[in-house]
Amino acid sequence: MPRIKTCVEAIYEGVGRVNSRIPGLPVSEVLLVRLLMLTAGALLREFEDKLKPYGLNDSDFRTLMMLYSSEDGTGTPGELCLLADQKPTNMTRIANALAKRDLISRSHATHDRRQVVLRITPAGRRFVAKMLPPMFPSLVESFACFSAAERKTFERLLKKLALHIDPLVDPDATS
Amino acid sequence: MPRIKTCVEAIYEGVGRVNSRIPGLPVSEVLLVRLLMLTAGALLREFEDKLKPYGLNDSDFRTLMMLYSSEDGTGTPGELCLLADQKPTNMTRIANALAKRDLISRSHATHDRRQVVLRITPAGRRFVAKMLPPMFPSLVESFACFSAAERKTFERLLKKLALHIDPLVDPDATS
DNA sequence: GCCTGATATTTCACCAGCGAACTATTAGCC
DNA sequence: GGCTAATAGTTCGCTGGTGAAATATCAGGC
Repeated sequence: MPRIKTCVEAIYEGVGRVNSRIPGLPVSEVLLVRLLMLTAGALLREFEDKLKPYGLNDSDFRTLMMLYSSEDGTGTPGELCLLADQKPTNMTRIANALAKRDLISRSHATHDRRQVVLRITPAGRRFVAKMLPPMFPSLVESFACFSAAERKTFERLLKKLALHIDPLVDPDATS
Repeated sequence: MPRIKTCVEAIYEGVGRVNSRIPGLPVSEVLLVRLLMLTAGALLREFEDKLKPYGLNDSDFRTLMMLYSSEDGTGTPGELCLLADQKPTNMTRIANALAKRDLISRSHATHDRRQVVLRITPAGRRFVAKMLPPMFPSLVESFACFSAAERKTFERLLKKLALHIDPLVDPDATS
């Protein structure tokens, strides 16, 4: 009994009926935004199921990966908030969780003692190197329905959309 | 200082560096899934900002809209869970919240007394008719970067992806 | 009619994430 | 040097969402 298919059908039918009652509904946009959120939510759940055995959620994982992939393996909470799309409050919790498992270390910056420097530990690097490869197959499978061309197109459109809504979300932005 | 742009760049750079350390990384898939989640998250935040003045979050809103757009304005919690992609636990909370504001009513089904029937009230219909149109412009603006053709393509690919991952998310599904 | 198992919903205890307020430090200005 | 404003992190209290257990009802075999 497929969950997502039911939702997709409900979205299309619902939008159709709403449109007949409230003219002016931007049908195309509603469909896009609902499909986008539904799909992203499903992929997130699937991914976090895979992460669960390692005791991580997606935010923790993203933060760890940002440190793993940074030039020198370090970053301040503020930087990581920008890179991993997090709020400072949550970054504190994430850093606590990762530090408690010795995947990262905490220290103070010398030039600005307000800043905290998070650094991925050797154990953290080993952890990433070990847990990452097993996640590849299901990720590949998720997008197996796309041809190479479709993948490229989808990526291009997603990127375009992401950059377009950027200033809309944060109104006082000066690109 | 754009948030999303920074994230997009971080994703591309991060994936590049991770790939040079852990060969075999499915680069294309990682980019797609990260862009998808990032974009959906941004759109969700933007949308919930618009909903906040009405005292709703997206889950409440989706549930209310499913009742609004249903044939007879009714539905059971179980049905709504399927249609609105929610867990039963949360649907109880949503129904409580909507019922407290008299946007929906609760009653028992006669043929199966286990079931609860939720029904959108006249006040609920008026509420939807009033709060929906003001949300159209920003939704249209969000997708204004797409041509009609791009919109169609994006919708087609999203739908294809959503239906493809459906059985993957829920393994014991029998389409 | 009664027992067994399945189904619909709710309750409970918990986790993740958020805004607002707080602390510590820095930078600018006189 | 000392006052003010800005910045980096953290703490706190709250909301939204979840899994597991509890409750109530139904369906089937006997």
